[in-house]
Amino acid sequence: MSAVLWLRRDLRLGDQPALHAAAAEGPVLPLFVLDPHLLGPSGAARTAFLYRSLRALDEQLDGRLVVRHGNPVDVVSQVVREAGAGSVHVSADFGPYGSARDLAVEAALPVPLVRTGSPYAVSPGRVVKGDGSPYQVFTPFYRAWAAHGWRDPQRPVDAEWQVLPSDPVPADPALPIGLVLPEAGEAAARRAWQRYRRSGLAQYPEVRDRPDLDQTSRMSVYLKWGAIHPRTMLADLRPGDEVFRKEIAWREFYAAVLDAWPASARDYFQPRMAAMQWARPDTAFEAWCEGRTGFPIVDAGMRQLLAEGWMHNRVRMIVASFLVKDLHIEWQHGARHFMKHLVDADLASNQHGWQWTAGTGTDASPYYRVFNPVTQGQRYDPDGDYVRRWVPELGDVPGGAVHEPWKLAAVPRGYPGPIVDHAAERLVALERYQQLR
DNA sequence: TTTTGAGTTGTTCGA
DNA sequence: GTCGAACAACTCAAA
Repeated sequence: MSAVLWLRRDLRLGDQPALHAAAAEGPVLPLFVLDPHLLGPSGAARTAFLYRSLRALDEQLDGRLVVRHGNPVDVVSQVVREAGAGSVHVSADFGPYGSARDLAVEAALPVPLVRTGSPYAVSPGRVVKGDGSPYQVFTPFYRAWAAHGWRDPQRPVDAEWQVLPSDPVPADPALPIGLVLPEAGEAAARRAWQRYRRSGLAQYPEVRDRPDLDQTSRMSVYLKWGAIHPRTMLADLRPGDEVFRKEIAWREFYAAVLDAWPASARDYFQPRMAAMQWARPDTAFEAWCEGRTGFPIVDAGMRQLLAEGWMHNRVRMIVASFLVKDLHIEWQHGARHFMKHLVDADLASNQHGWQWTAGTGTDASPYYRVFNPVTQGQRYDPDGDYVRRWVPELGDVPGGAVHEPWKLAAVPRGYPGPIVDHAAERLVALERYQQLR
């Protein structure tokens, strides 16, 4: 009897335990459901990258990927009937929406829904403290996670494929002019990883915080849609690659935290923080979104986000700190903007990264840690190359002077003055945070 | 239950 | 210019 392989955020054929499980039952029908609930809040770059990933997968399958539009509760059952399948195989989804959706699909299906594997080396819920409760602090989680271990990458499976009519993958939405997305698909992901392993990984600890050098792996977009599995990458790491391995572990930590506390996708992990005095997201929020705050490193990051669907991680922290601690706007507004525009947007990493910066999450940054956008720019973009790349109004300002345009003899035309006084707003933030203690 | 050790990513101030 | 202290005690994890 045939089996449906319902793919979601695991768009690959290699190292894919759910495919092994499906292929063991007979011919496999590979299915992807375009769920309006997921596509609705997605920006053009994210949506286009998903479509391209689907086209790449379809090509790998010689045109046999079945794409359908609609609510998975209806669509998956419908496809099971059409295919005469005896089971539906998935890689488990641990997100708040995905896990609820899977329960609903499971309840509606006339056949079993079989979960094999997940997008993580160690699935959420597997690494817990001695008393069975989930970790809230990264370092002990990391030790337990590393000790727990994970299976080796799986060999490719020689599946027999079943064919069914498919909707076409929709055309890409219109992208901002000049936006170039990374190449999508499993083969591109593996090439990117091999290239990075050979030529970038060894330098990762030294250069990872330098947005001007732009030497990070950029594997997040591939991990997001499962074009490569973290286990595949972990298997290639050597003992010296500890810093990089920790970053993969952060992704797993936050997935486990979100799984244990699903409400933390929206609510303050530390509830008392909700009582803080926050500003309404009005014109200052718009200036932040569009990269018009007058703080060069912040504006460069926000413009990179819109132009590229990606932002360097160091700069994500700087712009997040600025929104929460200089503009006093709740992290959820920033998190939503990131989720819309980041091609690599992952709910768990995104929301908890924001909560960390806001000082409201698990293992959060201390409240008195307020990033100074000038100091951060000078330290991590010392020659100003990153700022000039994204803020053309400052293109003629030489070197690190670009981080303080208000100090220049001739203030660059067309570039706004700072919308707030950082030193003053820092004190306001410290005061408000302190009131909640 | 109590105790002890430890905790991603900073900044500012003053000696 | 450099360096250590203060920020402020708190919560978590594990023995």
